Amino acid sequence: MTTLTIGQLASTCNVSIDTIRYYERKNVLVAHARTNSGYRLYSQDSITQLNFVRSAQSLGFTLSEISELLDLSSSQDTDCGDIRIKAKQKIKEIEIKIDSLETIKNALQSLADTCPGAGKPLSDCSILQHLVKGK
Amino acid sequence: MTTLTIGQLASTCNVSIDTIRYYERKNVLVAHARTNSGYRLYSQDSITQLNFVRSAQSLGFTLSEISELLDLSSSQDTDCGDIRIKAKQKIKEIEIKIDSLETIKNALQSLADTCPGAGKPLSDCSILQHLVKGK
DNA sequence: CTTGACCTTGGACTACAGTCTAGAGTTTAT
DNA sequence: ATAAACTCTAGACTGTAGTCCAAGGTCAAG
Repeated sequence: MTTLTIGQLASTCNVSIDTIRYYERKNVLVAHARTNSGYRLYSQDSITQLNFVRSAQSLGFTLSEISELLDLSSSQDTDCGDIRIKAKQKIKEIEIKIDSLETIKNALQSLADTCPGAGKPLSDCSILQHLVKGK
Repeated sequence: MTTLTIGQLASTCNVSIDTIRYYERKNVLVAHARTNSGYRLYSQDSITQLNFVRSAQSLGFTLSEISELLDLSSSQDTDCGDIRIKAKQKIKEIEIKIDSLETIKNALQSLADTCPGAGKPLSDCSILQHLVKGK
Protein backbone atom coordinates (compact mmCIF):
# COMPACT_ATOMS: atom_id res chain seq x y z
CA MET A 1 0.00 0.00 0.00
CA THR A 2 1.32 3.32 -1.11
CA THR A 3 1.50 6.05 1.46
CA LEU A 4 1.27 9.62 0.34
CA THR A 5 2.91 12.80 1.55
CA ILE A 6 0.74 15.85 1.98
CA GLY A 7 1.93 17.25 -1.33
CA GLN A 8 1.07 14.05 -3.16
CA LEU A 9 -2.37 13.91 -1.61
CA ALA A 10 -2.88 17.55 -2.47
CA SER A 11 -2.01 17.16 -6.12
CA THR A 12 -3.95 13.90 -6.42
CA CYS A 13 -7.07 15.58 -5.15
CA ASN A 14 -6.52 19.02 -6.61
CA VAL A 15 -6.54 20.70 -3.27
CA SER A 16 -3.90 22.94 -1.74
CA ILE A 17 -1.56 21.72 0.98
CA ASP A 18 -2.84 24.50 3.20
CA THR A 19 -6.37 23.32 2.72
CA ILE A 20 -5.45 19.81 3.83
CA ARG A 21 -3.80 21.12 6.97
CA TYR A 22 -6.84 23.31 7.55
CA TYR A 23 -9.11 20.27 7.23
CA GLU A 24 -7.02 18.56 9.88
CA ARG A 25 -7.53 21.45 12.27
CA LYS A 26 -11.24 21.23 11.58
CA ASN A 27 -11.28 17.50 12.27
CA VAL A 28 -12.42 16.36 8.88
CA LEU A 29 -9.23 14.73 7.64
CA VAL A 30 -6.51 13.25 9.82
CA ALA A 31 -3.15 11.96 8.66
CA HIS A 32 -2.97 8.31 9.68
CA ALA A 33 0.70 8.54 10.65
CA ARG A 34 3.77 10.75 10.82
CA THR A 35 7.36 10.07 9.83
CA ASN A 36 10.09 10.38 12.47
CA SER A 37 10.69 13.90 11.29
CA GLY A 38 7.02 14.76 11.64
CA TYR A 39 5.86 14.64 8.03
CA ARG A 40 2.23 13.67 7.65
CA LEU A 41 1.54 10.35 5.94
CA TYR A 42 -1.70 9.51 4.17
CA SER A 43 -3.17 6.30 2.86
CA GLN A 44 -5.41 5.56 -0.10
CA ASP A 45 -8.32 5.92 2.30
CA SER A 46 -7.35 9.53 2.76
CA ILE A 47 -8.18 10.13 -0.88
CA THR A 48 -11.61 8.67 -0.31
CA GLN A 49 -12.05 10.73 2.81
CA LEU A 50 -10.95 13.92 1.14
CA ASN A 51 -13.42 13.26 -1.64
CA PHE A 52 -16.06 12.74 0.99
CA VAL A 53 -15.33 16.14 2.47
CA ARG A 54 -15.39 17.85 -0.90
CA SER A 55 -18.65 16.32 -2.01
CA ALA A 56 -20.33 17.02 1.30
CA GLN A 57 -19.20 20.62 0.90
CA SER A 58 -20.67 20.75 -2.57
CA LEU A 59 -23.97 19.66 -1.02
CA GLY A 60 -23.90 22.67 1.25
CA PHE A 61 -22.51 21.16 4.45
CA THR A 62 -20.06 23.24 6.46
CA LEU A 63 -16.85 21.66 7.71
CA SER A 64 -18.15 21.42 11.24
CA GLU A 65 -21.26 19.67 9.97
CA ILE A 66 -19.06 17.33 7.96
CA SER A 67 -17.11 16.61 11.10
CA GLU A 68 -20.36 15.62 12.82
CA LEU A 69 -21.31 13.54 9.82
CA LEU A 70 -18.00 11.68 10.06
CA ASP A 71 -18.46 11.12 13.78
CA LEU A 72 -21.91 9.78 13.09
CA SER A 73 -20.80 7.49 10.33
CA SER A 74 -18.04 5.95 12.41
CA SER A 75 -20.29 5.30 15.37
CA GLN A 76 -21.68 1.86 16.06
CA ASP A 77 -25.22 2.89 16.82
CA THR A 78 -25.86 5.04 13.77
CA ASP A 79 -28.24 3.94 11.08
CA CYS A 80 -29.47 5.38 7.80
CA GLY A 81 -32.15 7.32 9.60
CA ASP A 82 -29.59 9.45 11.39
CA ILE A 83 -27.87 10.41 8.19
CA ARG A 84 -31.13 11.05 6.43
CA ILE A 85 -32.17 13.40 9.23
CA LYS A 86 -29.06 15.49 8.61
CA ALA A 87 -29.81 15.60 4.92
CA LYS A 88 -33.40 16.65 5.53
CA GLN A 89 -32.29 19.39 7.90
CA LYS A 90 -29.93 20.73 5.30
CA ILE A 91 -32.65 20.64 2.68
CA LYS A 92 -34.85 22.72 4.95
CA GLU A 93 -32.07 25.26 5.52
CA ILE A 94 -31.52 25.54 1.80
CA GLU A 95 -35.24 26.01 1.19
CA ILE A 96 -35.32 28.85 3.69
CA LYS A 97 -32.41 30.54 1.97
CA ILE A 98 -34.04 30.12 -1.42
CA ASP A 99 -37.31 31.56 -0.16
CA SER A 100 -35.69 34.64 1.23
CA LEU A 101 -33.72 35.16 -1.95
CA GLU A 102 -36.92 34.80 -3.97
CA THR A 103 -38.61 37.43 -1.83
CA ILE A 104 -35.72 39.82 -2.30
CA LYS A 105 -35.59 39.13 -6.00
CA ASN A 106 -39.30 39.78 -6.47
CA ALA A 107 -39.13 43.04 -4.56
CA LEU A 108 -36.19 44.18 -6.62
CA GLN A 109 -37.81 43.06 -9.82
CA SER A 110 -40.98 45.02 -9.26
CA LEU A 111 -38.96 48.11 -8.36
CA ALA A 112 -36.88 47.76 -11.48
CA ASP A 113 -40.05 47.29 -13.54
CA THR A 114 -41.61 50.53 -12.35
CA CYS A 115 -38.40 52.53 -12.70
CA PRO A 116 -38.70 54.65 -15.84
CA GLY A 117 -35.07 53.97 -16.81
CA ALA A 118 -32.46 55.80 -18.81
CA GLY A 119 -33.04 59.45 -19.51
CA LYS A 120 -35.30 60.08 -16.56
CA PRO A 121 -34.17 62.11 -13.55
CA LEU A 122 -33.49 60.45 -10.23
CA SER A 123 -36.57 62.11 -8.79
CA ASP A 124 -38.63 59.72 -10.93
CA CYS A 125 -36.74 56.65 -9.76
CA SER A 126 -39.04 54.20 -8.01
CA ILE A 127 -36.08 52.29 -6.67
CA LEU A 128 -34.57 55.26 -4.86
CA GLN A 129 -38.00 56.31 -3.64
CA HIS A 130 -38.55 52.93 -2.12
CA LEU A 131 -35.13 52.92 -0.49
CA VAL A 132 -35.64 56.34 1.03
CA LYS A 133 -39.06 55.52 2.38
CA GLY A 134 -37.82 52.24 3.82
CA LYS A 135 -40.11 49.29 4.24
CA MET B 1 -34.44 71.64 13.27
CA THR B 2 -33.68 69.09 15.90
CA THR B 3 -30.23 67.65 15.89
CA LEU B 4 -29.71 64.17 17.26
CA THR B 5 -26.90 62.57 19.17
CA ILE B 6 -25.74 59.16 18.10
CA GLY B 7 -27.70 57.53 20.88
CA GLN B 8 -30.90 59.32 19.88
CA LEU B 9 -30.47 58.35 16.24
CA ALA B 10 -29.75 54.79 17.29
CA SER B 11 -32.87 54.43 19.39
CA THR B 12 -35.03 56.26 16.83
CA CYS B 13 -33.98 53.81 14.14
CA ASN B 14 -33.63 50.71 16.28
CA VAL B 15 -30.02 50.27 15.42
CA SER B 16 -27.07 49.98 17.78
CA ILE B 17 -24.64 52.84 18.32
CA ASP B 18 -21.84 50.58 17.21
CA THR B 19 -23.64 49.88 13.98
CA ILE B 20 -23.95 53.58 13.23
CA ARG B 21 -20.26 54.12 13.80
CA TYR B 22 -19.56 51.08 11.65
CA TYR B 23 -21.71 52.56 8.87
CA GLU B 24 -19.64 55.70 9.08
CA ARG B 25 -16.44 53.73 8.58
CA LYS B 26 -18.06 52.08 5.57
CA ASN B 27 -19.09 55.44 4.11
CA VAL B 28 -22.80 54.90 4.14
CA LEU B 29 -23.78 57.33 6.88
CA VAL B 30 -21.83 60.41 7.90
CA ALA B 31 -22.57 62.68 10.86
CA HIS B 32 -23.22 66.13 9.44
CA ALA B 33 -21.36 67.86 12.27
CA ARG B 34 -19.49 67.42 15.53
CA THR B 35 -19.77 69.32 18.79
CA ASN B 36 -16.66 71.04 20.16
CA SER B 37 -16.07 68.01 22.28
CA GLY B 38 -16.26 65.73 19.29
CA TYR B 39 -19.74 64.28 19.69
CA ARG B 40 -21.38 63.32 16.42
CA LEU B 41 -24.47 65.32 15.45
CA TYR B 42 -27.16 64.06 13.12
CA SER B 43 -30.06 65.75 11.38
CA GLN B 44 -33.52 64.50 10.44
CA ASP B 45 -32.01 63.61 7.06
CA SER B 46 -29.81 61.12 8.83
CA ILE B 47 -32.91 59.16 9.78
CA THR B 48 -33.91 59.04 6.13
CA GLN B 49 -30.42 58.03 5.13
CA LEU B 50 -30.21 55.32 7.75
CA ASN B 51 -33.52 53.96 6.53
CA PHE B 52 -32.13 54.01 3.02
CA VAL B 53 -29.18 51.90 4.11
CA ARG B 54 -31.37 49.43 5.96
CA SER B 55 -33.79 48.93 3.13
CA ALA B 56 -31.05 48.59 0.56
CA GLN B 57 -29.53 45.91 2.78
CA SER B 58 -32.82 44.10 2.95
CA LEU B 59 -32.79 44.04 -0.86
CA GLY B 60 -29.48 42.24 -0.79
CA PHE B 61 -27.04 45.08 -1.33
CA THR B 62 -23.80 45.02 0.65
CA LEU B 63 -22.61 48.14 2.43
CA SER B 64 -19.99 48.83 -0.19
CA GLU B 65 -22.61 48.55 -2.91
CA ILE B 66 -24.83 50.90 -0.92
CA SER B 67 -21.94 53.30 -0.73
CA GLU B 68 -21.70 53.22 -4.53
CA LEU B 69 -25.44 53.66 -4.79
CA LEU B 70 -25.21 56.75 -2.60
CA ASP B 71 -22.37 58.15 -4.68
CA LEU B 72 -24.41 57.55 -7.77
CA SER B 73 -27.53 59.16 -6.40
CA SER B 74 -25.71 62.29 -5.35
CA SER B 75 -24.02 62.75 -8.69
CA GLN B 76 -25.26 65.28 -11.23
CA ASP B 77 -25.03 63.05 -14.25
CA THR B 78 -26.89 60.06 -12.92
CA ASP B 79 -30.30 59.10 -14.23
CA CYS B 80 -32.80 56.35 -13.52
CA GLY B 81 -31.05 54.08 -15.99
CA ASP B 82 -27.91 53.97 -13.84
CA ILE B 83 -29.83 52.95 -10.77
CA ARG B 84 -31.85 50.41 -12.68
CA ILE B 85 -28.67 48.82 -13.96
CA LYS B 86 -27.51 48.25 -10.40
CA ALA B 87 -30.84 46.69 -9.52
CA LYS B 88 -30.72 44.42 -12.56
CA GLN B 89 -27.19 43.32 -11.70
CA LYS B 90 -28.28 42.44 -8.21
CA ILE B 91 -31.24 40.50 -9.56
CA LYS B 92 -28.89 38.49 -11.74
CA GLU B 93 -26.59 37.74 -8.79
CA ILE B 94 -29.54 36.60 -6.74
CA GLU B 95 -30.76 34.39 -9.56
CA ILE B 96 -27.38 32.71 -9.77
CA LYS B 97 -27.40 32.05 -6.06
CA ILE B 98 -30.90 30.64 -6.21
CA ASP B 99 -29.97 28.36 -9.10
CA SER B 100 -27.00 26.91 -7.31
CA LEU B 101 -29.04 26.37 -4.17
CA GLU B 102 -31.72 24.63 -6.24
CA THR B 103 -29.14 22.33 -7.74
CA ILE B 104 -27.78 21.45 -4.34
CA LYS B 105 -31.24 20.96 -2.93
CA ASN B 106 -32.27 18.62 -5.74
CA ALA B 107 -29.14 16.54 -5.35
CA LEU B 108 -29.69 16.25 -1.64
CA GLN B 109 -33.36 15.51 -2.11
CA SER B 110 -32.79 12.62 -4.45
CA LEU B 111 -30.15 11.18 -2.14
CA ALA B 112 -32.50 11.43 0.81
CA ASP B 113 -35.24 9.81 -1.24
CA THR B 114 -33.17 6.74 -2.07
CA CYS B 115 -31.79 6.37 1.45
CA PRO B 116 -33.64 3.49 3.11
CA GLY B 117 -33.90 5.40 6.39
CA ALA B 118 -34.18 4.39 10.03
CA GLY B 119 -33.31 0.85 10.94
CA LYS B 120 -31.05 0.20 7.97
CA PRO B 121 -27.28 -0.09 8.39
CA LEU B 122 -24.97 2.62 7.12
CA SER B 123 -23.75 0.30 4.41
CA ASP B 124 -27.14 0.77 2.76
CA CYS B 125 -27.03 4.54 2.98
CA SER B 126 -27.17 6.11 -0.46
CA ILE B 127 -26.11 9.46 0.97
CA LEU B 128 -22.88 8.18 2.44
CA GLN B 129 -22.20 6.14 -0.67
CA HIS B 130 -22.54 9.21 -2.79
CA LEU B 131 -20.28 11.23 -0.51
CA VAL B 132 -17.59 8.59 -0.51
CA LYS B 133 -17.61 8.19 -4.24
CA GLY B 134 -17.54 11.91 -4.78
CA LYS B 135 -19.13 13.46 -7.78
C1' DC C 1 -19.28 68.48 43.15
C1' DT C 2 -20.12 64.15 42.32
C1' DT C 3 -22.73 60.45 40.20
C1' DG C 4 -24.56 58.31 36.31
C1' DA C 5 -25.47 58.39 31.65
C1' DC C 6 -23.57 59.44 27.56
C1' DC C 7 -19.87 59.90 24.11
C1' DT C 8 -14.96 59.25 22.06
C1' DT C 9 -11.18 56.20 19.84
C1' DG C 10 -8.86 52.09 18.78
C1' DG C 11 -8.54 47.52 18.67
C1' DA C 12 -10.13 42.67 19.44
C1' DC C 13 -13.54 39.23 18.52
C1' DT C 14 -17.44 36.31 16.00
C1' DA C 15 -18.35 32.92 11.91
C1' DC C 16 -16.56 30.63 7.50
C1' DA C 17 -13.11 28.58 4.52
C1' DG C 18 -9.40 29.12 3.37
C1' DT C 19 -4.63 31.61 1.85
C1' DC C 20 -0.14 33.25 2.81
C1' DT C 21 4.04 34.14 5.37
C1' DA C 22 8.25 33.42 8.13
C1' DG C 23 11.65 30.72 9.90
C1' DA C 24 13.18 26.35 10.49
C1' DG C 25 14.03 21.42 9.48
C1' DT C 26 14.07 17.34 5.91
C1' DT C 27 14.53 14.87 1.78
C1' DT C 28 15.96 14.16 -2.95
C1' DA C 29 18.73 14.83 -6.95
C1' DT C 30 22.91 16.12 -8.99
C1' DA D 1 28.22 18.27 -0.60
C1' DT D 2 25.06 21.26 -1.85
C1' DA D 3 21.02 23.08 -4.05
C1' DA D 4 16.25 22.51 -4.90
C1' DA D 5 12.12 20.90 -3.46
C1' DC D 6 9.49 19.61 0.20
C1' DT D 7 7.50 19.85 4.87
C1' DC D 8 6.81 21.59 9.64
C1' DT D 9 4.51 25.09 13.07
C1' DA D 10 2.41 29.21 14.40
C1' DG D 11 0.26 33.05 13.40
C1' DA D 12 -1.54 36.81 10.36
C1' DC D 13 -4.69 38.07 6.70
C1' DT D 14 -8.98 38.01 3.35
C1' DG D 15 -14.26 39.65 3.23
C1' DT D 16 -18.91 40.69 5.53
C1' DA D 17 -21.46 42.93 9.13
C1' DG D 18 -21.34 43.84 12.94
C1' DT D 19 -20.49 43.39 18.47
C1' DC D 20 -17.88 44.24 22.54
C1' DC D 21 -14.31 46.09 25.34
C1' DA D 22 -11.15 49.45 27.75
C1' DA D 23 -9.74 53.81 29.00
C1' DG D 24 -10.82 58.10 28.86
C1' DG D 25 -13.62 62.63 28.12
C1' DT D 26 -18.29 65.13 28.58
C1' DC D 27 -22.77 66.42 30.09
C1' DA D 28 -27.03 66.90 33.00
C1' DA D 29 -29.23 66.36 37.48
C1' DG D 30 -29.25 66.44 42.34
